[in-house]
Amino acid sequence: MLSHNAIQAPSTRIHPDVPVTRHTATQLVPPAFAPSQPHQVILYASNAEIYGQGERATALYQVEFGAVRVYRLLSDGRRQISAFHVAGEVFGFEADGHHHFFAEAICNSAIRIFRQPLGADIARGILPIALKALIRAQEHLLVIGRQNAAERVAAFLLDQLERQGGLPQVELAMSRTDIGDYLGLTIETVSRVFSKFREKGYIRLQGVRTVELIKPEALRALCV
Amino acid sequence: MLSHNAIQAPSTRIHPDVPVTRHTATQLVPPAFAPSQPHQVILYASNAEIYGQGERATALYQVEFGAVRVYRLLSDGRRQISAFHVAGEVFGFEADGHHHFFAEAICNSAIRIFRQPLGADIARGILPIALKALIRAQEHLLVIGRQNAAERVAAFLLDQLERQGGLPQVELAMSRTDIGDYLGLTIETVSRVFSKFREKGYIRLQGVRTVELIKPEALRALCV
DNA sequence: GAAGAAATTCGGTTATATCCTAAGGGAAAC
DNA sequence: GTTTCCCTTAGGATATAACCGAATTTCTTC
Repeated sequence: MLSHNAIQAPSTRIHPDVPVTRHTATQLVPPAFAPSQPHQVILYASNAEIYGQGERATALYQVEFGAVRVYRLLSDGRRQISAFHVAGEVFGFEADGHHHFFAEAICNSAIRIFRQPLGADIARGILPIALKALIRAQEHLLVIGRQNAAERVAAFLLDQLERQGGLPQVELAMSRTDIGDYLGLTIETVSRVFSKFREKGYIRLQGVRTVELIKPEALRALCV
Repeated sequence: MLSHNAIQAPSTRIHPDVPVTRHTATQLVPPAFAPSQPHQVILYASNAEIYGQGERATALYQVEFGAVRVYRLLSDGRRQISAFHVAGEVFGFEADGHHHFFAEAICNSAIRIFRQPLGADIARGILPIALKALIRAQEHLLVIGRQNAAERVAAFLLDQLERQGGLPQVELAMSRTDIGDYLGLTIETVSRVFSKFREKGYIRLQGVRTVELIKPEALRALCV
């Protein structure tokens, strides 16, 4: 009964059991470039579900463009986003053939889906990606387990900066609610920290979704 | 400046650069059962460091007996334990050849060390283990990101119960400080929740490290 | 461009967990 | 058996972020 931004349920879910119609999306690209490795790119509308907790996990996913949130829910609607994924990143790993999380498109997104079973050579290629995801998750544990609100938001902004190649102009694909649910904070707290950083001259806000990091070193000093 | 249980540094570290002498341990078992796959079992004393953040990662580790904590530190000493490992479990995965975390023996422990490079077949065997670790970490994010103190401790106790095969008598290898740093709480809060669970009849404490889960279903109802 | 809806920001109050201090208990050392 | 030290428990004050309500801004839709 602590933290919130309560959310009823995966909202845009339509047909949980039928992958083909599970999304409000249209096919974009011919399904396969090689017969032996059938994979297709599917468009997902904003907030469309890509997969849901409990479903059988039969594929891997790669973001072509757009952004994805992977999250888990408590029964009362509390949500924890464990990761965001942007263009190029692979997600959807599962250990036992079932999804333990939900995945949704944050904005209109194209997702490439790999359905072939994992041979040894493919496993070798996937392992480093999975290990990187593991390290990211464990580092995120430090952020939400031991850092205060300002430190968490600073870490988040720096992470976004890094992912967008270092240009100080950072485009946020996600809402304040998403950021809060990623950082284990409420939207009010996230908003307050943004305002505080603005007042201190660390960032400049051009619209709600565009953040210019003026003093990244100040943010970096915060969360070391 | 929020949460604590501050710890200066990996305390028992002796020779950071010399793996063989890095621990206060003695060799236990002949180094290899197969010449092509040299691996050895090393004894670590309680609180001895197994590896440290920044060191080159050249091996995988498996707990023979005892228990291990894997953690990360902030510069002011705040610590987040990302995982505990008990007999049979494998840890020490790294993505880029360097350790991003510290690993220490919680109690006197024996660790089997695998040094051979990862071939495709081995990668395939390791992948499911890494994926399981990834899911654990992401599920733990939900616990410390969105659950309150009582829910966190309940989740921890149930996790320990499951790991020890379901016998209601749970032996805790770790101190209250370790539990706090795993759950993102202070030791006072952990202790208070233990007391509250005892008063409610959920658990019985036989000594500090032995917890009998009398009503696991009550704990389960707490953290769903 | 106007109206409506949604998302974000702001202000004030409250609750939870930290912080600080101190007492109690067990294990190890003498 | 006694002492010492460390871990744990306990109590009370404080602070941080949640909670609640509302104003403002932004985005959609017409």
